[in-house]
Amino acid sequence: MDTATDGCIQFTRHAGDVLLNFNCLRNRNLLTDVTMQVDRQEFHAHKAILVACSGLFYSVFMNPENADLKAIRLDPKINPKGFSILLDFMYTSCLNLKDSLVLATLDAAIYLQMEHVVDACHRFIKSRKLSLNVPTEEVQATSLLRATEIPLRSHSEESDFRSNHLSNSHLHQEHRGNTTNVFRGINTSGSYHVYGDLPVDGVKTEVLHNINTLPSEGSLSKKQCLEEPQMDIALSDSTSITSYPVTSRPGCPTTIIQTAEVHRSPYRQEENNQLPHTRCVRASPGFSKGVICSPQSPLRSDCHPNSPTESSSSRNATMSLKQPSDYPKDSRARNWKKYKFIVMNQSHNEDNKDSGEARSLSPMLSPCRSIEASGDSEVQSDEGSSEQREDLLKSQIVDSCGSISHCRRFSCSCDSPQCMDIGKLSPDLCSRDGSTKMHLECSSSCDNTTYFCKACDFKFPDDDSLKEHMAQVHSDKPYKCDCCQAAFRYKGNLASHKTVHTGAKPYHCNICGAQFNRPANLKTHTRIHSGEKPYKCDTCGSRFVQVAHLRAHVLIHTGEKPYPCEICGTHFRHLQTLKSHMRIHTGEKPYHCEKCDLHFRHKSQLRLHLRQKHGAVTNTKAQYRRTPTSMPTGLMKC
DNA sequence: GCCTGCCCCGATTCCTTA
DNA sequence: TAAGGAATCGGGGCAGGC
Repeated sequence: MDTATDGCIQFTRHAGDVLLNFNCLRNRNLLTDVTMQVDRQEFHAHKAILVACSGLFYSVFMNPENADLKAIRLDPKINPKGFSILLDFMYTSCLNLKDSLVLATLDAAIYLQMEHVVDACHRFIKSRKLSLNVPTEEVQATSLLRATEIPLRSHSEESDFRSNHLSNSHLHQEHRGNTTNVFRGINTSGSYHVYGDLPVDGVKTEVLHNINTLPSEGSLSKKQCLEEPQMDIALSDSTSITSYPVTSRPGCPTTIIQTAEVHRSPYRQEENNQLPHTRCVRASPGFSKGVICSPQSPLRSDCHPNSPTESSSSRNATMSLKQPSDYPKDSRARNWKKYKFIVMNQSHNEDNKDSGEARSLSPMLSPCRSIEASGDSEVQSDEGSSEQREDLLKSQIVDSCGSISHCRRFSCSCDSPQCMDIGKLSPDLCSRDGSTKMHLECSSSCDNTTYFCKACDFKFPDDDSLKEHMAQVHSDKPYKCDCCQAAFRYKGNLASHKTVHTGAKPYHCNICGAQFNRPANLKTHTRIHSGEKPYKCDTCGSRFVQVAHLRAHVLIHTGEKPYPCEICGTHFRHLQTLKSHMRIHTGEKPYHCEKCDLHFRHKSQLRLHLRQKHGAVTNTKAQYRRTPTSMPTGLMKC
């Protein structure tokens, strides 16, 4: 967490995690809702991400007429590799620029109206001392000149243009050079960067912007307007085609002109059509672009996202694509990995084999399949260690352990190639049913009608018999209490357990006389007297006797409140706070003053009441210990 | 014996309401 | 503004897992 102001808690990791999640979904072609063809390559993506990152896609997909658009073809002049870099950037926040592809990337970025990427490409080019054919200042001057010459088009005119585009070809000419859609919806704090007409080596500058749908049969038909700076959009049913003027691209006979209102989508301009058309054109020193700003430029409003902006650190960082393995590996990250594994993991085999199957299969509904497939899947390659994998596996089992059948498959240690790998991890994972170390049914390669103990090879007719055998002969918890039959895996736990049924507390504090049933607890206790606080908060320097206290403390800095109230949705940082809060919903007031027959929901309330009304000195726990009942019928002592 | 999670306590602060 | 309610957070102890 970076800030916590006025109750707004910002989780800095959240956005990254969400994006990472989206990228995983994209890589597995899950929930992608649009297919883009660039040249001969197809890319799957989520419209939401595209809209959030690209002004061009914003213009396309925010059009209600394109609500069902599922496949589009981009300008074939766009380099697929450059587009791929941009698509990766959308999903990773990392722009992987290469000398050999930077121009292609720049071209694609301009085409997609990703201004900050264009900016980054320019800096990259400058840093690598790559030269452009035309001095940028010259380009800028040309752009600015055009900008001042191009009249503004009202929203209604644009609407008319769009609606009549197909039938009124002259409007194409009218729009020639008018890039009213350029950077629409992209705003960077009220200023606009104009990347005008930079002839790029290796990129043909002929204006040809096509976005066509992919015909359902898979063969691509292309609609082209060779002269007009426009893109064509054909809906998938090929019955409705809408065209838009598009952004200027290298070589386009147009440049960019923007006013205050063009921050917005053309489909929202009616909300803001009273906004005065103010325009300020000025040169941007030291860079090959013009800056057109509007003093009344609204902030990015409505639902339109900000154009992805580099972080300050990224500007100084090496431009390299950050891999998932680079993400933090702290405990919280491990939790995230568990989630990611459970929810999203599917083997790349599935990806490779049949994407349709991957779509149809829900990982959550097929935990066994997910786990089995994980042997060579993302978790292993991406997350790496077997420890992490085991953690994930454990969490999977814990989550699904309500059904033993889930656990059986994970516990299977047969030689089947499908489950052999998992079988190595299975022991001890499922102690609830005592079925670990059993050779149980697994997927198709095993005989799921036979139950036999792998430890002694005894066969049993059913699962219950096998479990009974395991409990009696091969129990994972061989240490049993003579009094209550409680079983423990470790001898020490049994010993501790016995001290609790006997009540024996043989370990005494030499200072205060406190008694404990374990030396470890006594050791922790002695820190109170010694003042030893070995656990330090790295953020504020506070020190704690117990690490658990430190963990609870750091939540203050991270802003995390992991305990939500399922009734009202309020989140709390501490479980105890949630429990106290729940009394509001249950009506429970367990703290009772017998003298005045008042009930209190919180102990501190009773304590304060006792002090103020009865003059009680309540400095011992026994005086106001909570009643065991949950309803306000407690027997609190005043 | 250590680690860890959980439970609970108690002082304090913050918020709401009359 | 005072009173009451609610939330915060440091702290101590217990007990299972390893």
